[in-house]
Amino acid sequence: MTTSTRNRYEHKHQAAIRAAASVFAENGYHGSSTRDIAERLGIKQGSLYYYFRSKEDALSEVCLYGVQDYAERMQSIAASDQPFRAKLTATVTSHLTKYREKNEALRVYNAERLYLPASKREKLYELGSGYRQQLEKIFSDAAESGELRRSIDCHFAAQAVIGLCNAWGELIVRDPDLDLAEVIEKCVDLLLNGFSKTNG
Amino acid sequence: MTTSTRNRYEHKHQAAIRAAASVFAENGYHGSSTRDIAERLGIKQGSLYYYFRSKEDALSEVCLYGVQDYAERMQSIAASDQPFRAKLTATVTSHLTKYREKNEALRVYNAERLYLPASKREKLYELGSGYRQQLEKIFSDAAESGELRRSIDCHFAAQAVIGLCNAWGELIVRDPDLDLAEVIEKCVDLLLNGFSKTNG
DNA sequence: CCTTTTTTCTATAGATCTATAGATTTCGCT
DNA sequence: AGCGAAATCTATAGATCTATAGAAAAAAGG
Repeated sequence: MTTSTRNRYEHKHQAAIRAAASVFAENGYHGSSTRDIAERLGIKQGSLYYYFRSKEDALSEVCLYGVQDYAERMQSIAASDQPFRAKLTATVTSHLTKYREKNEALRVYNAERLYLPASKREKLYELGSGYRQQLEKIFSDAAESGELRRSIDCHFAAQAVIGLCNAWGELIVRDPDLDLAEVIEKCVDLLLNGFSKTNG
Repeated sequence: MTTSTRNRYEHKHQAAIRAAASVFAENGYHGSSTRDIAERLGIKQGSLYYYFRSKEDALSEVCLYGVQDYAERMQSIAASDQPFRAKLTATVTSHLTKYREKNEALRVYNAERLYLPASKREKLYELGSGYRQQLEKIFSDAAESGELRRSIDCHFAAQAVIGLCNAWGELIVRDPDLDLAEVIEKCVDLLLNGFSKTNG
């Protein structure tokens, strides 16, 4: 197998993953057929199996693709030398921007990964868990350096950030008129100061 | 048709809705078969159609059942004469307690309602929208009475509360060891004060 | 241009799913 | 007990879906 052959294969393989992501995001994993995916890719149903061993494998690859650069992005934010507020803003911005860019794979990861058997979820769990731990570390570092109160529950905080971003991400996808920058600012403000009067 | 006959029918109809909710919550709408639902109810697949006109109608009824008392509960919280903080706490408590009680129908409403055709979603939209508006009013009243800053975006706030509760609700379902009261307290604290140092 | 490899297509086996029709059982009531 | 109504069952039509096998087309490479 020549290099150009492998490149060509990988290129279309990626296109197949994106097609699957798009279809899964629209109809859910169980609501999508391999025919739907193949059609979006412009090939016939049977030919799809040249790129995926099974429909389940397609889901697995979509989820992996969705969570991967997401986790990498968090890695670089966590490693960066910025004050807490900037890191938090970067996290929210990264998360919501991905949704605005219609990162369908990330949505699929969030909504459909539980339909995978445990064995195919291991790697996903690792990545997602890594993401959360990086976020927790951002919080614990900030608590230690005095930027946040010490009593903070970093696990709760990280899950809350992720949950809030996912929720607003979905709203952003459904309403293209929403002003992304505004939502980001409000999310960060909520996470820092809450709604109460004594702040901001 | 006698009264007891109708009662009996309605009773089992409700049981059918709960069975469907349970199955849909576990496998998703498209991942569930009418056979699965019937089995959980202890009848044969074909007999299920004595209680539902179609699988889609079953989903519709599950969603309605899920969001209904939820919306009613919010109605009574919004109408009550309590300070803002108490109303917020009641809202979060109501929401998360429903999840802890394994209100599968509410989870199905959240996750699967978009698979219904628009016509069957109207009533659901009305109820969900009513819920949100009540919540928005709680915020705008509090802003007016000075309990919150005036600049607050009530729509953002309401969506954030709902999103946060849904996210933590799912985590609560998946981890039965989580301390409900603790999560409620932390959610309310986040919504009021954020994570920043200057508060609490 | 001809051979080999890669890619796609067609056709289909085998499973499963929804919804319906008609038979059968169970129940309510007198 | 026995009649009418309600509830459930069996069986099946008709559609669809996944995955595979083998033929055909397209591309690569000398």
